[in-house]
Amino acid sequence: MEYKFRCECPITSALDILGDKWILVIIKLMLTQDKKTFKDFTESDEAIATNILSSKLKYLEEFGIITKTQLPGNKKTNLYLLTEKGLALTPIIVELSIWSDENVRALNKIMKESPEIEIMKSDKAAFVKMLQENYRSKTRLNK
Amino acid sequence: MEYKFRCECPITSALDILGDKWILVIIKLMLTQDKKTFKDFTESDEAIATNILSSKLKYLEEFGIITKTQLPGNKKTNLYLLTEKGLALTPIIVELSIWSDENVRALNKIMKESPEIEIMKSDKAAFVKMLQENYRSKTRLNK
DNA sequence: AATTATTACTTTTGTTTCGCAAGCAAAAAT
DNA sequence: ATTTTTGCTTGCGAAACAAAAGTAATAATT
Repeated sequence: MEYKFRCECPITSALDILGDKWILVIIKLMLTQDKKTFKDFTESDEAIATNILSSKLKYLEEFGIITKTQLPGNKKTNLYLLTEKGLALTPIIVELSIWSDENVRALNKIMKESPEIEIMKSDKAAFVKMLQENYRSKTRLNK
Repeated sequence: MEYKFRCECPITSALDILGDKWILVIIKLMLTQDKKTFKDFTESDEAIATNILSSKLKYLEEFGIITKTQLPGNKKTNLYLLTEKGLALTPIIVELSIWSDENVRALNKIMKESPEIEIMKSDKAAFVKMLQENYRSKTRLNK
């Protein structure tokens, strides 16, 4: 498969893939809220339109960021799971959360509290690792 | 000014602001390539359309992520500079660079080398701080 | 002072993407 | 056998994107 990038810059190339709000929202939903089926995503607070969600899930699968499987004995329900490549985005999700807590809270009056923010800030690497291990253990158990 | 957010989630709220490729590309150009004028941005490899660039710069200013000033004795050329709120996005830029080096390089054959990647990975926090201090010192000198 | 070049956009236009709402078909549930 | 659910697709209008050309103020040059 041939991918087209805007230029040679690594950061711009990453943004050619990730620079779409729904892409990172979906990853966040999978990583921190254990969403894994199409219905799970459609029922999230974000209210993603079904045509948008469908196309973004295909796109993420195409880039190897998520996989699409089915439950044994259930042909209908698809399970969308983060790959290691997808889990490698955890640090970005964590940094977005920290930035938001410090810079967006004043603008979004209804933004919910983040009790885990102090733990995140004190040891980002540990928090990232914990999220990733948590996710791995949950998706292994579901196999 | 009243901002409209998609929901209460901090991460989704951050993405309501940042989840646009050009937003982060512009910040990257300012932080790592010292771009600060409209012409600087239009001459970047990314080749951002001028109407898009203009509207994104206004938007970043509106959110307090950048400021727009002029050189003394020069009414024409505007200087766009990152605010502290904008500089607080440095960890996200660094994480994008690391993710890209590990996950995108295989897809973008023309992606250029990142000699600084090993330094980034070995001490992210130090690298972030160095980028930020570098930026601050350069923009103070320009005042 | 007059003229030319540059900069920072705006405008026009066509294309693409978004998102709402409804529809569809296969599979699961009853 | 029938109904419900799930995972989408489709149609359509609105919004955003982007190319290309245009504009006006300012700076530079003559």
